[in-house]
Amino acid sequence: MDEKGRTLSEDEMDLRRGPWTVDEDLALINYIATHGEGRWNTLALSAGLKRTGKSCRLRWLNYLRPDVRRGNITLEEQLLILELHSRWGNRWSKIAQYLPGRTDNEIKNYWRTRVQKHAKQLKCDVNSKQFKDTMRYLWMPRLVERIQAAAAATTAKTAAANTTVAATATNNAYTHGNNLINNNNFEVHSHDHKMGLTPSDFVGSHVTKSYTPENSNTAASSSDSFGTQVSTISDITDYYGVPFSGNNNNNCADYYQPSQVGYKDCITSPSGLFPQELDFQSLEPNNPWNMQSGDSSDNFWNVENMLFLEQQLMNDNM
DNA sequence: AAACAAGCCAACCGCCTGACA
DNA sequence: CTGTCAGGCGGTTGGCTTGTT
Repeated sequence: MDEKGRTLSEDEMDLRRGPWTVDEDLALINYIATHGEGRWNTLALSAGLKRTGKSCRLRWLNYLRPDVRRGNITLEEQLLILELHSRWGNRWSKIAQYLPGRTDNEIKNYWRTRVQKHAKQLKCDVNSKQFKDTMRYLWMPRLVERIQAAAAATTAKTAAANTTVAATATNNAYTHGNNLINNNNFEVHSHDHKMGLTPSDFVGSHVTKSYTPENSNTAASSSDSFGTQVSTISDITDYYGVPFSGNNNNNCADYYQPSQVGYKDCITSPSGLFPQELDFQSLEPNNPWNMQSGDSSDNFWNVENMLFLEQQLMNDNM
């Protein structure tokens, strides 16, 4: 009996909570590789996991799925998040559809930890017109500038030394967003079809290459389904392709620890440009609006694609 | 070196919706 | 029509990591 007098089933009493262990992850991965996703409560039982179906679903979608991209949010992704959020607000899952491999949870965390922080530092509400204007007329143009600069640098570099296979794959997958249709790995709402732009337009395909820090921003070609490509995994490193250090308290959080490059480094604010009474430089001693150290080497979309997206979104509103 | 604060993110919670009996 | 269930969503929190004093 619980405190409310309900009779708990044995399963309810045994349910585990908190961080997932390696063994649990392996059980979930292997079960889904064999039987596929869906029917999460049944799946949890059948896989021998003492977790709720919800918990299994969340773990799979946000962490274990082979196409989950981890690591830094790129400048292009930041720009896209700002743009889409300005349109749709906190529709995280909808926004996530346009960021291949990113989860709604990750985008939500990015928004809350980075964007809202800046709103706070500017002493305005994140939903205020003032802050939205800051984003649209200051932050986003700066991001575009940075993206252009990075793209130019990349082009020069590429011309000098032939691109690697990975770079080629990335370009093929992402730089022709409006033309590229491969296996659709996303649910697409009718609303999205209306504007002639679907999430799959920006997605190479199922990304099945194991995640490593080195390939974190490259898409890999893949087979059609998870089930056909994964045999039973007994070692988590087989799945992630990186050593598992196992020295973490929660025993699962460091399959891969993304580098902690601060996103604050990717945001800039030239003093004197903002028309309102906002003194960016005085707000932050270390001037986190300075983008100089931002890492933008991994361009998922070039500027033309971004402008295309902008155009499509404008059409959507007409 | 220790204590504290802030940043960050995985995981949980409650609510909502749609499918189905 | 109603109840149940599964799945999805956005908000919130707990705890680990990192930075600062």
